[in-house]
Amino acid sequence: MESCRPKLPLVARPLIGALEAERVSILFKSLAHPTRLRLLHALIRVDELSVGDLADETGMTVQAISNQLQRLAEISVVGKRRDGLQALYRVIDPCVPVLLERGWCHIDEYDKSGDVEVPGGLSLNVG
Amino acid sequence: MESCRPKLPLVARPLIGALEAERVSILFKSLAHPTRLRLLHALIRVDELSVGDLADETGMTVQAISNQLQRLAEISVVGKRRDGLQALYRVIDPCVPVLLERGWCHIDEYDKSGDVEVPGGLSLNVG
DNA sequence: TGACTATTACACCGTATCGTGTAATAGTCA
DNA sequence: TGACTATTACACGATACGGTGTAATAGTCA
Repeated sequence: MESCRPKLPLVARPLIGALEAERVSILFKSLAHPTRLRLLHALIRVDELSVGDLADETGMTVQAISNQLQRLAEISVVGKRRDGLQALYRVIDPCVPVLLERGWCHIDEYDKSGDVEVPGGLSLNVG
Repeated sequence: MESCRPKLPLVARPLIGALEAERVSILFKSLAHPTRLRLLHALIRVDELSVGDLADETGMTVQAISNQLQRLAEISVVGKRRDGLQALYRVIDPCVPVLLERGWCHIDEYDKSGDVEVPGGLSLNVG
């Protein structure tokens, strides 16, 4: 799983077309949800985990986890193999760890900004 | 606008918490839409553009552009300044160009996969 | 000031998404 | 085979998002 490398710098590329943007956005959508981010980080940390393991780690139901893993598998972000009773998942897209690392460092940088609005309207003080 | 740098590798970090994941997902949400990706790439290419310019470049209405820019400004991905009649926007988050570059190279790698399903159910042949 | 342009605010409707609950399937072990 | 566990399939209700249309605001120029 070698890391992905950009071909041309962004400024040297013509404006991204609607179809390319569509495809890139599909990848970012997979990272645009807290549950999926936690699943992906768990899989990056431990390399391979079952649905049940992931449900335990995140404190969510196995159905919810299975749903999200299915989404991630559809776009080849994660891969699946069976081992007896369990279905074991792992991250197979080499871009994803890089993107998660970069996205995470974004909030490391901006932690000083204080708090963040979450959908419920609750103000979460981070730090 | 110096690039953001990760502190610890992902595997060395404890599992990302719900609140951190919430904050990271907010950033990825901003990248998880074709229109916003095109706006951001246009701004990265030319550094600073007005709402009207962006509407022309993308072929969308100024209201739609304004809405998206507002979203991006709320989370400090883009910044705004006025110059006479026009409102000029630019990318101020240093992580965003890096993320876009990495996300884009993902589809460069997987272009051979052929076509992509878009919400309308239309099959788009890319390449 | 008044006509005009560029941008924004806001409500609306169609659509997608998330987590849950129930039911079904795949596999193990006795 | 039959009891049991782990996972998946599917429909449902609540919620969030995107683009549009209309109205309002900020700024320019005569």
